[in-house]
Amino acid sequence: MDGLDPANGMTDTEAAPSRPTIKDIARVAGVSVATVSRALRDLPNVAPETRSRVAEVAAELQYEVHPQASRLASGRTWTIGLVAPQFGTWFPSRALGGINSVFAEAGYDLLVSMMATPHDRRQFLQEAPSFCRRVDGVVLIDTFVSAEGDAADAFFDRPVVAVGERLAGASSIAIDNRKAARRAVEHLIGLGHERIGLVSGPGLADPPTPVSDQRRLGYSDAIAAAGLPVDAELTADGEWTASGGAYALRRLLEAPNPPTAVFCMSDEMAFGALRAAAGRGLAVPGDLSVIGFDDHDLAAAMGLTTMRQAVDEMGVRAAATVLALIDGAEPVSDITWDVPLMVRETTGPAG
Amino acid sequence: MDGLDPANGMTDTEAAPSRPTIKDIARVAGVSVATVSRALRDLPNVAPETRSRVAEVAAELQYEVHPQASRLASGRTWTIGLVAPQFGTWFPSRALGGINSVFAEAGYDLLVSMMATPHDRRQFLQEAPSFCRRVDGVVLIDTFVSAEGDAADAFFDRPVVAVGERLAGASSIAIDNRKAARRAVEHLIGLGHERIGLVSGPGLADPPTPVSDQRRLGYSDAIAAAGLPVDAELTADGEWTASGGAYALRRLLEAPNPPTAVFCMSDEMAFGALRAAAGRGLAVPGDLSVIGFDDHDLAAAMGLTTMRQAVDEMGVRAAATVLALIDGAEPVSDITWDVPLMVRETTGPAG
DNA sequence: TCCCTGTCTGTAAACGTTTGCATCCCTGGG
DNA sequence: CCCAGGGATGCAAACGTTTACAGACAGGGA
Repeated sequence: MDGLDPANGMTDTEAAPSRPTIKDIARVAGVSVATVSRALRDLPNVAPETRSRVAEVAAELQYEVHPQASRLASGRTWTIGLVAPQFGTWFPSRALGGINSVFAEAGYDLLVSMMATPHDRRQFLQEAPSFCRRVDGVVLIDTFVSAEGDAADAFFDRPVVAVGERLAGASSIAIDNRKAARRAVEHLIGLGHERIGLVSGPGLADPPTPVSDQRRLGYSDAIAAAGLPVDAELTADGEWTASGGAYALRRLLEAPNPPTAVFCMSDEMAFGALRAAAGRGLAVPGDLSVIGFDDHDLAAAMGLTTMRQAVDEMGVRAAATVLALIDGAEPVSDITWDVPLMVRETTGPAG
Repeated sequence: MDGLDPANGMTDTEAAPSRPTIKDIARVAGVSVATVSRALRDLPNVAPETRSRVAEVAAELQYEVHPQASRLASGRTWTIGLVAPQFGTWFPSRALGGINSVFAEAGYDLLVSMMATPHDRRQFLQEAPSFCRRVDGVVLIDTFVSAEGDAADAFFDRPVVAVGERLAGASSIAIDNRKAARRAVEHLIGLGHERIGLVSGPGLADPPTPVSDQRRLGYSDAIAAAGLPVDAELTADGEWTASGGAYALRRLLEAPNPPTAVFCMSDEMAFGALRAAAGRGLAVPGDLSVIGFDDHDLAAAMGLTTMRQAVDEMGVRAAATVLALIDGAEPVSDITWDVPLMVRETTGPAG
């Protein structure tokens, strides 16, 4: 029943039943390997009947192309490299979904690599040339590789697209953090709040977080434009986590004249803040309005008002862009994604 | 300054400045390619001075091995395939971290593949032979490939390790869902609760969810062992999400004789339940105790009592196991991971 | 009839490694 | 002094494709 046996019967050495190659197909179908290769890849200049015979034989022998051989000969790896600090957090793991769907559809494999610490980042960049040999293109998520002082194309010998960050030497898909933060705060101002707190991510960090800086600026923009007083007591830093948010909000509430509303730089921080507020006996939004940033998976279920960062869409766009670049398209200018305000139940009029 | 030029000077065709190969190193170092190959890979039978000279030349020419060529010749891909339904959810994205760290350390690439829908799963399994040719081993997360009726090794031609699920034909790293669920409910019983609700994941689904079934059984075990009455009104299904949990809890609270405590099959469901309880004006744990399952990243910050599933550790173990299998180790029997109870603030004595 | 064009096919040379086998040389024991 | 043994090296054949080039053949226009 094994379609290979009659063909191999010619050789008297009883070889192990290895997987069929195009050579086997060529022999059985009575054509040359070149024709088989062309037929299987739907290249032109193959007679229709030859093409179908080859296809038949290939199916019969259960032929599968040998990826390594094909890649060596053609120089294409059919693989995209995806790099992120880690995938346990919301942004990258969510982006992964959109990115993967596009590449899977296009027949590309997805090679992931993580660089959690600054040390990892340096090491990764050191090995970037080696990494590049394994991929046809690169997608960078929140990597801040430019922190090492060079443009992205100094490290990568391949088309590069960054998502979530602006990167010199690469096309990027990102949001305008400053503008979006400003809109968030304006929402609170529009509700009549005058003492608005900022629950901020870390300001100075390695990797550097321009994201945090930009959102801080957006906050200030809104406060200044509304003519509200600037008050250092209205800002508190914390880690980019729920407990970081809880910690920061508690600090804010200790002030003699605490805020009636807070803008949290991420939904995770907002969740922590919400809990800290409940712990202090504050009603939300009665005593305190809270707005987040991201539209985390849990945000809707928690009723959290937030700025929506459509990360899966951005991932899809990034993937499509890198594919286009591989196919020789001109690098596109940076793309700015829209960040709609999602009004839910944690913000209300100033009491 | 380019170390290649003097060597290439022999040929009069001015070739494009392509990357150096071991041939170039061999020429410059004055040895054969075989020796270069052996020296660079630290194989035995290379004279120390030869080895160091080769290393020097390689560094000077900035040589990088060509992965495709190496893989073709050696038959090893140095790549591990990682398959999960998706990476946007807590379990797989979290596992990815642990898995990646092990493989990165061992010099393996990580190829990820998603199969979100039952249709995807069938398609993936159809292409499994092709997938296998690209990897040396496979890690499966929550894939339930055995839903297609065959053991895992019927699909995969490579060492396979499953994490989070038991799988015929594969080593697996998983928890005892039934026992862990029972312990969760026993915790509530120990606090004096007698009407204990179950916020359950979907019972019948494609992919099938033995996880849900097992946790349901664990719930029943505990109820029965304590001699508490079984009451169909104390169970409600929902999606594996926060809103699913909120929905299920609301259903439970509508009963004439509502529970004083609930076991939620996942932390995400528990978060939703917590919010639904707050919406009904119930104090937690005063009026209602809530216990979850997973120890989600947000659980600690939310003060949620839960059963801890150490998914990153399980990932690490799975990765190590697949590496061992590749190196020829005997398949290990299924490993059961411990699930400690994390008592926090959402459970308390029955009122 | 002849030539030209275009389609189909085959030959063989890459692609850049790894590795089995042969060779050479050197050392030490008999 | 001879020979066995082993370490160091080189030669060349894989590995399984892709692809440049050349040849064969058919059809159509002059």
